[in-house]
Amino acid sequence: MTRPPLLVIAGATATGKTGLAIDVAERLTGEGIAAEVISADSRQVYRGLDIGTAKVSAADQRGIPHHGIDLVEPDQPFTVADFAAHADETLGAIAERGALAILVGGTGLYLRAVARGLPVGELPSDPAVRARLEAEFLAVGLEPLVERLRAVAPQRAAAMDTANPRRVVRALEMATVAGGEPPVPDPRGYDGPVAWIGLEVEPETHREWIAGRANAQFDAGLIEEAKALRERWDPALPAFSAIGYREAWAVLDGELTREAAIAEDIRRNQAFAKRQRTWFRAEPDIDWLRDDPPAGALAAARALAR
RNA sequence: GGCGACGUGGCGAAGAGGCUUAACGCGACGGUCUGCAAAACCGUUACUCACCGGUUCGAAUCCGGUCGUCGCCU
Repeated sequence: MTRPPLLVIAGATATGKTGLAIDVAERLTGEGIAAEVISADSRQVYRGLDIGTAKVSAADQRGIPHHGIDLVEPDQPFTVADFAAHADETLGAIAERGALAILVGGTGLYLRAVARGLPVGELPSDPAVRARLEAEFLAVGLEPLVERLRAVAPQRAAAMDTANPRRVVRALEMATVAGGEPPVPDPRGYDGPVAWIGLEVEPETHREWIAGRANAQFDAGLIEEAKALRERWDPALPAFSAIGYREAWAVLDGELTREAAIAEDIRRNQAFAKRQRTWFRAEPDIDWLRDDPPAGALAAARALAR
């Protein structure tokens, strides 16, 4: 078997996933079962975005090997395909070490891509074509692109959300590169034992946690971190769509008071959590740990390691 | 007690006689998702404009009264 046992920990933002993963890994290690953590978070892959993405500090990692973090500079494009490739490689190495892998994160697509084996890297792609299509969208609008997609890839056009520019551009990119209707490959699945567990928090409590974390991030120097990042990188980079940076810059520019920025940060996180809940709700096989998460997670991990 | 302003959905806020069986923003709720996913996108959310009466073919929009809020004055 080339893939190690995989424990997937899903859940919305600020729900305690990271801490739980490390606790489980530590306990397991204590029982003689090595475990490593792979973060599945689309913003923690960027170096330098530490406070704002609530990235685990080296100290908090407590000696448990961590992956999926600090993979690229903020100006480097990074997509699910890149994440899947990295996870694949990492999983291979973990298997060789005979350890268990814990995949934790709030980026549902990343979780799904690796734990269900979405052949995301096999899809046709060409950055140049994409760039051209994006420019065209900006110049001409969405309609012409949708028309073209309907002509070139009618099935895809009928199945997708044609009101979403990003999706239309990507579909057209695939159709252009593939020279017609590209086949949509089925998920390959995960080549090894997998268990999905999920963390859920009562709405009011969750709100408090989100608010508490936002305040803590600003107290910990989010504004300074954002300032340093902006001095070095283009603020328009996708990496900086991570919640908190825009708000921190607004404080720096005198557009928002620190208090208002925190409120906005909380608001965005709340909305984000909502989307995550929707995504995970549709994900089958998640064992939502409501009573005693640590115990449930540990039990699931032990069962996998057996 | 007098004078003035105001009273539109959970909040903010348009509308100032027919184009409104009431914009928009936020929130809330539901949803989409196979290369930007902390992103992008979609849907639902006031049979009703404080209340009562009147004018008018027609009123959230005009008039009168009542209640309420705020401000100023005594």
